[in-house]
Amino acid sequence: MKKEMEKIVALCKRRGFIFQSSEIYGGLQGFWDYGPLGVELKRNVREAWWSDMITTHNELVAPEGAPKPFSMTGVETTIIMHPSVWKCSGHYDLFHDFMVDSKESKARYRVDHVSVAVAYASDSAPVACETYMADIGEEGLSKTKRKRLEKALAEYEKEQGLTPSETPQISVCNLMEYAKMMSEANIPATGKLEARCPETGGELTAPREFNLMFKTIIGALAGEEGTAFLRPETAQGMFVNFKNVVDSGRVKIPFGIAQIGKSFRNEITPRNYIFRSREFEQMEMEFFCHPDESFEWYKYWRDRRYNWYIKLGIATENLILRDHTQEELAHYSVGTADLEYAFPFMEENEYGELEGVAHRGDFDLRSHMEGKLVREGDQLVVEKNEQGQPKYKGSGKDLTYFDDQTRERFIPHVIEPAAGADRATLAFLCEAYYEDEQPDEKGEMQTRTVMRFHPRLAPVKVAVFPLIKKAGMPEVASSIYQRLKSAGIQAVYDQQGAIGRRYRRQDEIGTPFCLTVDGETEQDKCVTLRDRDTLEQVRIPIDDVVTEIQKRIYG
RNA sequence: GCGGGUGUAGCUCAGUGGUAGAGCACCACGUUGCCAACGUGGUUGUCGAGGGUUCAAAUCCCUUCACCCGCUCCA
Repeated sequence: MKKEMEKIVALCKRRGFIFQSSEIYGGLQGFWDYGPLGVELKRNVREAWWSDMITTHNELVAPEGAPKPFSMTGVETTIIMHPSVWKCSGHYDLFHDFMVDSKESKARYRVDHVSVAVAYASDSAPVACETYMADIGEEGLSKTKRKRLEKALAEYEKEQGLTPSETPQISVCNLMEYAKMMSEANIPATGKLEARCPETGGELTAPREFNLMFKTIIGALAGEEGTAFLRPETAQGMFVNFKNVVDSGRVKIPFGIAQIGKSFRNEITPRNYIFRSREFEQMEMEFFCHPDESFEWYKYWRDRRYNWYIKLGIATENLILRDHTQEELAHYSVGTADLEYAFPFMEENEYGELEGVAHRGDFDLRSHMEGKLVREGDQLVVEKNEQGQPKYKGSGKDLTYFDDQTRERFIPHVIEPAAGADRATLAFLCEAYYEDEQPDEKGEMQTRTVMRFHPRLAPVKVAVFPLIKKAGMPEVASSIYQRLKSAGIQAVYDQQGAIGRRYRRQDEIGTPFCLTVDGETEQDKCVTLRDRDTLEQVRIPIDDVVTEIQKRIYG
């Protein structure tokens, strides 16, 4: 890991931001706890998001840049939902990955990433196969591999006394389809028909399943019927409650439903500190609008979400808004942009995803009406099973929306800004970390570690110190501390050690303001307010302390 | 899951079979009194966990867990 990231991780542990889960038992991979300061920081991140989305939103006027006024509302839905939700959403099928390992090189491949070219003889029996990486495309089948196939064909046809076909019959499928095809045709995949490692030609393991959704069981008796999943995203909670919210909430399209909550994914390799963990928190919002206006809203939310991070202190050079290419787009999406941050653990010019803003069309509501959808050309149609029935049946409920002004009935389109609360918290931690040089009392330059959190996000807003531990200063300081606490401001009191040391302690946890009671306080009823970033000191009356701090935090 | 590295005090680390250490941190007292490490004294460890070899293990062996790097995967 990069040096700077190591320092951030060490500071987070030392000062009580983030701990490994179950650490006394050796820890648990992919799970993290927030400590006394971390919990405050993350609460502030959530609060900034919820406040922006819901609390301070005024549905009577269009915010700057918005096409028109709109309503915003929240929900909190369960982590375990009806299994059909995940079947119709596509997660059930999509989150089962089959993988093979190369026994020699130890490389692992997703079965659908490996292409298999199968040569068929003129009696249409499969004779030999060669593998190559699917992403290389047609050229992946090198001249050597093609020659080998042709040679195997010629030998077979000669042995069987067949007339060789003019052009050798070679068809391509992926490793999964190949394994399935061979087992259905009851042909042992051995010898020349054995699919081998596309890169080394070594032996491969059989396809093995990796399930990315956490399974659990409902009810005390274990059984297939009771199998349920921990949600891999919070979004489905909003979709399945769309009708409830419309019917009860007096909201009219366009409007959004927001939710903050835990999600779970059984990541194969959780890594990069809390960036990819198995239990994580999402801040998601589903915005329902008329199809004709959807692209305008998509652009609006993309820009608005970008600005949210900037306003909370992320530097513009560390945050990028990247539109997905056509190939990257998920099956449901007609447009997606990622908000990505230059995390210190990434390479130069590489970014890690903080949030995806996706135009999901009518995919979600339609899936929950009709059943799991699949792309067919440029259409989404209900996926069918062998009997021609829907593979996974939808709810059958009418999730269309009736606009009583225009007398139009339609399935709303959805714009989804989906942010990771832990990732945002990590980005704010990384962005805040800073080392500068400040003179000590002898005038020598010393390295100062300072977390330059936006005051709204800082876990502690203000620290109160008596300059010295006597002459009545602790009493005055503790009464100021009490005032701040009573006003609901996150504050700490510290009388331990030299004043400079106390300032540095607060710098390291990112406290934006320090108040110091000194010898003159008794006469002038004022204290010194010291700013974390500029180190400027101003004297303010004790009676103004609460309002001054509030003004500096919330502007 | 695979390969390589790492794991000793709150932190950074020393300690290659023989009484667990240093610096910083932390606590107390004193001193100073608006930008950290001045004096005196003090606290701190199942040496990641479990098992084995040995008279004796932080040290050698086995198993296991976690972290880091690479592959793989991914929001």
